[in-house]
Amino acid sequence: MSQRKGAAMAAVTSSKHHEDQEMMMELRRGPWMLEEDNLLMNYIACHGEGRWNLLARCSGLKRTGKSCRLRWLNYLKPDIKRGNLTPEEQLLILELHSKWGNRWSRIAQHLPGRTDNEIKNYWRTRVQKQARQLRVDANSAVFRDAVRCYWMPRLLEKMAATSSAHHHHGDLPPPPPPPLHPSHVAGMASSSSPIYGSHDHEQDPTSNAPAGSGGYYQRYPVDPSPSTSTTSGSTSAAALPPVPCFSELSWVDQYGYGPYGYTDLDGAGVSFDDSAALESLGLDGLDLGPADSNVYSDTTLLDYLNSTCAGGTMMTMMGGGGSVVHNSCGGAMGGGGDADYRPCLSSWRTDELVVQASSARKLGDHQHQWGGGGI
DNA sequence: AAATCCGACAACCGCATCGGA
DNA sequence: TTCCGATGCGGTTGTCGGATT
Repeated sequence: MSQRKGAAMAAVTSSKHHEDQEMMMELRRGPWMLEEDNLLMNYIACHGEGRWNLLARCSGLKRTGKSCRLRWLNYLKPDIKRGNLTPEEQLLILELHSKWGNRWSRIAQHLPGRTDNEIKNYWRTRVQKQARQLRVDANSAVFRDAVRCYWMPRLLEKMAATSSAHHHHGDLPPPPPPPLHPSHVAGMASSSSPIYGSHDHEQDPTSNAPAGSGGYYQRYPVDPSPSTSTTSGSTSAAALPPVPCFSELSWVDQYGYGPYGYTDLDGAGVSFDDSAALESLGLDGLDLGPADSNVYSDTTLLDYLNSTCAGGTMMTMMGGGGSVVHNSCGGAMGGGGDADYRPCLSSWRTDELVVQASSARKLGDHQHQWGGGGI
C-alpha cells in the first residue's frame, strides 16, 4: 500500500514530502535481516516500545511502523517463549477458545510468552486441520465435543506422562505451586456451567487470580493423600453441582487410556454415527455397537476420571467455580464456568501410569493412532 | 536424486478502535 | 462533534524446510 501510494505522489515538491516519498519507495518487505533486528532492538532499548511510526522513521529502518511493531511483539521481545506449545498450553488454548472464540490476543494474555499470532497459527494448523478431517466445522458442537472428550483428556495424560518422565529421570521438577487465594477456594462449586457449554464471553476467567501468580494455568504439586487434601476437603462431592454426563465409548487409545467418548453439550449423550468422520479421525476401529445404539449410556465424569486418570492428573477448579468432581485419590476435577483451571500434576502413582502405558503399547496395531506429536 | 506435497510460522493486509487536536 | 493518525486485532498469504512419492 505504501509503495503504491508513494508512486502516486510524484508531484510532491516539499522537501519533507520528498523525503517521505523516498522513504516509502524504499520500504522493505518480507523477512527481517539480522541488521534490522538489531536496529529495532537498539532503538527500543533506548526509547522504549510504542510510537511505532515514529520509531520506523527515526530508527533507520525502512519498514512501516506496523511491521516494526509486529516484529517486536511476535519475535524480538525478550519474554517471547520459543518452542512447541506444551500440553498445558494446548489445553488452555482449547479451553479459552471454547469460551471466547477467535479472540487470539485475549487468549494470548493468559499464555505468558506466547503471542496471539502463534496461538492463531496453532489453531489453524493443528486444530482446524482435525476439524477438516472430521468434515465438521471447528466451531460445531460435535467438534467441540471431540475436543473436550478426546483431546483434553489426552493432553492431561501427556501432562501426566511428562510429569512422570521428570519423576523417573530426575529432570527439573515442575515449578512450585502458585500461591492460592482464599477466593479461589471460596468460589469453587459456585457454578454449574459445563466445561464446554455456553459461557459468559466477557468475564475473564483469571479475574480472581492472585496478583503476581505468573499466569493462571500452571502446574503445581498436589498432596496425594485424600485425607489431607485441602482442595478436596472444601468441596465434598455431595455439595457439588451436577456433574456433566459423559457418554462412554468402549475404546482405549494407544497408550491404554480410556474409554473416551463424546457427549453433547447438555450432557444427555450424543449420537455419533458418521462412520466416515470416525474413519478420518482414525476411530474407524471403534466398536460402536449396534447401529441403533450409538447413544451410549451416560456415566459420570467422575467415573471417567477414575478409569482414565491413573490418579496422577487432576484439574482443580478455582475462582469462578463450576462443576467439580473428585477423583479417587482426593483431587478435584472440574469443568465449566468462568473458572480458574489449574491442572494439577503430581508424581504420585506415576508408576502405575507407566505400567499402563507400557502394557498398552504392547497391544499392537489394532489400537488406533491419533497421529504423532499432539494435536 | 528430483519433484511434489504439506506443515509450520513469519509477515502482510484491511478493518476496527482509541485518543488527541 | 468531527477528523485523523496511531495502534491493535484477526484473517490471510508467502516462504521455507522436512516428509513423501
